[in-house]
Amino acid sequence: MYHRGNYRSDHTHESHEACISLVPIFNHLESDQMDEIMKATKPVSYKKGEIIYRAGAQSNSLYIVSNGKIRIYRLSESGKEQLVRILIPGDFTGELALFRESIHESYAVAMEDTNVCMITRSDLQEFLLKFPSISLKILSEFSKRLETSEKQTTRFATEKVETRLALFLAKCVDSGEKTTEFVLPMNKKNLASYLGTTPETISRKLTDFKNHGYIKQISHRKIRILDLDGLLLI
Amino acid sequence: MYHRGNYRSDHTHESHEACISLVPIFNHLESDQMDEIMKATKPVSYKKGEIIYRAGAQSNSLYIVSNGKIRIYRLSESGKEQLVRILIPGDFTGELALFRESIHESYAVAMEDTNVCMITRSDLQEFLLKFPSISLKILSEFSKRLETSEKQTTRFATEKVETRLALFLAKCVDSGEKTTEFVLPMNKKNLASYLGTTPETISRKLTDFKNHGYIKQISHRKIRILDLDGLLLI
DNA sequence: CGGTGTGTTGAGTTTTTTCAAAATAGGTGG
DNA sequence: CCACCTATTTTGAAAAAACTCAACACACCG
Repeated sequence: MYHRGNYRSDHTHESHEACISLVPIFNHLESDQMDEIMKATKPVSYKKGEIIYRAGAQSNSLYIVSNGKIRIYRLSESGKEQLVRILIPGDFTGELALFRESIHESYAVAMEDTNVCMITRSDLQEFLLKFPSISLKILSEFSKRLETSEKQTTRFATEKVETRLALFLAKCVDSGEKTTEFVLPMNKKNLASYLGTTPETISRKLTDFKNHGYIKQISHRKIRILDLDGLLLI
Repeated sequence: MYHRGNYRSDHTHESHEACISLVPIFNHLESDQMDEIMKATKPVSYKKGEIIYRAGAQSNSLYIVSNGKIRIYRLSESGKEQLVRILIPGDFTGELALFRESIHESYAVAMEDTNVCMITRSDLQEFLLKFPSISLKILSEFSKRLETSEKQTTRFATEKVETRLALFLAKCVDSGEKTTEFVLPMNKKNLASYLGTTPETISRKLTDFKNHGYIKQISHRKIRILDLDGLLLI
C-alpha cells in the first residue's frame, strides 16, 4: 500500500496505522470511523532536509506526522527566522489554512527522514460534516493553541531572555515528570531561534544559572534542575 | 470625543440590535436566525474602568461589544502587563474558553462606558448545532486569529522595537486608506504596552522617524506618513 | 488657573547582540 | 577504534538597543 523505498516495510505501515489514533482531534472516534479516515489519508515520505511546504504556497492538506520530526518556522518582515514549533509523531500541521482559502505563512522542513499522512481539505471537510464531533475537537484544539500563542506573545513582549529561558526549562522538567533531569528537545541554535535570541545568549544564561546553583549541565543537551523555585524567581 | 452623559435613550437599544449583525461569525445568517440569536443575548452595561472579566475567572459567556471600547490585557509570569487588543463595536471576546472547560487568562476592562451583548456558553453551543455554518465561521475566524497571533509572536521574537513600531504605523495608514494621515488608535502608554516596550522608547523612536523624514507628528495622536517605503526599510 | 495624567528629553545603566576565536561533540571513512 | 571533518557550543570584548529614573513640558478638565 504505502511502502516506500526499502525501509522495513512493516514499520512504516504500523506507524501509519497508529498515527491517526494519536491525533487529539481524531482519537475520540470509533475505530470503524477512524478506519474510514485512514482510507482517505495518503502517506508521503520526506528525506531529511526536504521542504514539506513553504510560505506563499497554497494550503490544501492537513499533514499528520507518523514518524520523524518536522521543523515549523516563520520568517519575519526583515527576513529573520523564528522556530515556531517542532512536530513529533501524532502532531499535525497545515490546519490553519484548511477552513478558508489561504496560503501558508510558515515553512515546514523535515528534520530527519519523516513519514506523514496527508488528508486533503475536501476530504477533511467531508469528515467534519459526517462526524460533527471533530469540529468541536478542532475548535477546542484551536482555542488551546490561541491561548498558548497569546501567552507566548506576552512573554516575548514583557520578559527578558533570562526569564523566557527559565520558563522554558521549567516546562521541560514538567513534561519530563518524575525526575528533575531532562534532555533539551532541540539543539541550542534552534532553542535560540525558538526563544527569540542568539545561541551565545542561551549559552551565557545557562552558565549564569549554573553559577547560581539553579541547574547542572550534565552534557550539552542534558540538564538537571537543582532549584526550580529559585529559577522561576529570577 | 465620545458622547458622555447625554445619549439618546433609544441609542442603547439600537446598537444592541445592530451589534449581532456586525459580528463576522453571525453576519452571514438569515435575519430570522439572527433574531433568534438576538433573543438569547443579554445586554449588559459597564461604566468606564469596570472589569468585565479577570484572569482566573470561569469563562462562560461570549461578549459582543455594541458600543464603547474594551481593553484586553494579560499579565506575564513576572507580573508585567501587555495590551493584547482593544475591542470596538462588533468585536467579541470570551470565545477562547467557550469550547472547553476553562478559565480566562486575560483581563477585560471597559475603557469608557460600554454596552455589550452576552451569550452564554450553553446557548451558543445550541446555536452551533442548529446552525452548523457558525462553526465553520468560527473555525475560520480562529485560524485567522492564530495566524495573526503567531505572526505577532515572530515579530516580537525577531524584530527590534523600531521595526515593530514602523510595522504598526504601516498597518495604521493601511486601514485608514485614502490619506497618509491617521490618528493613533490608542495613547502612547497603551501603544508601548501593545508593542512590548516603554512610552519613552516609543517617543524617542517617533522622533527618530521624524528626523529621518519618514513621518510628521501633527499632534500627540495624529501622524502623517511621508515616506512609507523608507519606514519599512529600516 | 491649578491639577492630573500623558508625553518628551537627558543621563546613566542593564540587557542583549555582534563578531571573532577557541573548545567540544558527533559522525564518517579508513 | 582512531583521525579527521564539520557543526555546534562556549567564551571574550566591544557595540548596540532598550530600560530606568528623574525632570520637565504639554494637554485636557473642571
